[in-house]
Amino acid sequence: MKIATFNVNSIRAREELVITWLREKNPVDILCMQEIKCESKDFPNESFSRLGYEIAINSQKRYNGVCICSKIPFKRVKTIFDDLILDEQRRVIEVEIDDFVLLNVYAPHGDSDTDHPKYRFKMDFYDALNDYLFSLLKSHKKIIVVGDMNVALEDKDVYDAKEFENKTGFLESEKEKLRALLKIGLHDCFREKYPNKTSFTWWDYRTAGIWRDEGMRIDYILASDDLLKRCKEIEVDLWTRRRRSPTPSDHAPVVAEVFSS
DNA sequence: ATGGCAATGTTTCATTGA
Repeated sequence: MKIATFNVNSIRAREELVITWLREKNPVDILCMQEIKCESKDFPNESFSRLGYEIAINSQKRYNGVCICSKIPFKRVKTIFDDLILDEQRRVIEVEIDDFVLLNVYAPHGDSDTDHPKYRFKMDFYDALNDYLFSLLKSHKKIIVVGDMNVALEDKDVYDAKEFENKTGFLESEKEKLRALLKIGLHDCFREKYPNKTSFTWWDYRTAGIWRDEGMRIDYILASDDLLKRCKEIEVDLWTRRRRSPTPSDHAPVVAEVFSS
């Protein structure tokens, strides 16, 4: 069973590319997308259902929005978390599939200025997510959390650690928040599998960083102990990102091969 | 210290992204 996380930066702008990717390159079983940037009524349902996917969406107009498309039926879908911070914007969706719980997350972008409300919101969002996952792990042992976490953890997760000093997504306080998730029982599957590998998931449009591989690793597949053991392979798929037309997202999908129950 | 590109809708500019 293949699980993918992909910040598509608008599903309407990326529909053709994503569908072509699924049809011709990587027919993943579960596709978790972030920044779909449209209300559910504007989501291209047909294109995905035609390929055999069930669709679960938590989204809003213009910004944010997450969605899970799965060939394996949902046993449960959750879009409301009864948490002021987690529910403030449409950034989280949870489903139950097979024998595990899957969360798809679009963490806030934040700001390098620690006085900026966006910096505070990112910190608060991570704290709320941590609290939520901590309690979830008490009742459910098998959890996968995927998404655009908007934080690179180590120097090898950015193309130039010096350049990223004090930059959004590479602040020590941000790394601490993501590391906190790894302390409550989740694992960074890519890093556990490949302790020394550098593999980016995002490249700046503005500098055309993709062509020099100047990027960051900010998209993750996190798994609890049981699921980490079932993770057979994990990699960044550059197929969508290295074409010029149609315009690709600034992110590339991360794809994990996980053994089913 | 800043821009650069891309998408959205409040649309021919402001906002967001990382």
